[in-house]
Amino acid sequence: MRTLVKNIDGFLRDQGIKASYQRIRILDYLQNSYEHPSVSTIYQDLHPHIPSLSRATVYNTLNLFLEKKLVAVINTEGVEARYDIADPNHGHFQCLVCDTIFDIPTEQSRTFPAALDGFQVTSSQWHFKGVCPKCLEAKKQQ
Amino acid sequence: MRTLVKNIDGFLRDQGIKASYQRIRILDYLQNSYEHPSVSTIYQDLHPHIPSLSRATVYNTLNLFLEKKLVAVINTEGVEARYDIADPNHGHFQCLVCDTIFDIPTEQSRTFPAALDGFQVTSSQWHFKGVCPKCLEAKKQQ
DNA sequence: ATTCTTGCAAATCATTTGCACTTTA
DNA sequence: TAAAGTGCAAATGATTTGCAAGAAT
Repeated sequence: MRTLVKNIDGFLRDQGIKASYQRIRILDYLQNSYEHPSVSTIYQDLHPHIPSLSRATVYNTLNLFLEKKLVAVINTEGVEARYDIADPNHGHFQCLVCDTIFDIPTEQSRTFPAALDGFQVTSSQWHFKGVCPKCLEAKKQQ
Repeated sequence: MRTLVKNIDGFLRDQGIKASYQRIRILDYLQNSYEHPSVSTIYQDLHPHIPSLSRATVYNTLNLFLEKKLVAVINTEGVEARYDIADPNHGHFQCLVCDTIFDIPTEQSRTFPAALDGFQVTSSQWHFKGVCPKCLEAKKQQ
């Protein structure tokens, strides 16, 4: 995706997902978030606006979206899983200082290593770790 | 690495790590394991031979090895972390059926995407998921 | 003797589950 | 109204922590 869906309600229905209020709000949140949020983040941001929302629902919804391939989990350094609107054409850089995850476009559609002959590859992730420019700068100031 | 260290005792000392019996056995285990073991696996395999061994020690030791960059965590589908003798020159394929993790040599030393200019990259991982040849074959038999 | 490591049990934290209640189609 | 989704609280499971006992230099 990353092309914003305007009619989330209809979009979910097309995916064979019942369009509950919570699901619509969570997908909407994911669409407008560039922060690769964790469950806690989603819950904290949405809970004030949807007081009845429970963590379990956020987990349920994300697991459903995962199954339907609307979102992807990013394998991270750290305990909590982070989620991303599904899009195979980018990698991720995780800053070990501020924990921000950046999208990294990987220009050429990369060809898989020859060693993968005979494997059925359903997804691939390129993941980088290190220090982001902002934190590098901050470190220099000290 | 992946070039086996014969003198683990001295090797650990060179890294500034006190060579306790448990640490030696755990590093030895990792060196001779091609299964990208989890903490449970390591514990289960080693405990019969070292009855006093505790899970906490396995965690402690792995965290120490991580700090010293002797091992790397593989970000996986699934709950438990999986460990690997540190070696930046390969990626991983995780079979979603049997949960085996395969080393995938990535021939060319890949150049990083241009989008990473200004970032300090300390590690990169290329991670694939799907179905391994053996499980594909098994599926066909049905 | 001092310092570091171990092992146990308890604590913590992310995620899942069971079940009664509510919403959606 | 039937079927599916939600919310709560309790359960689970991985990992961490505090601390007393043990090992290494």
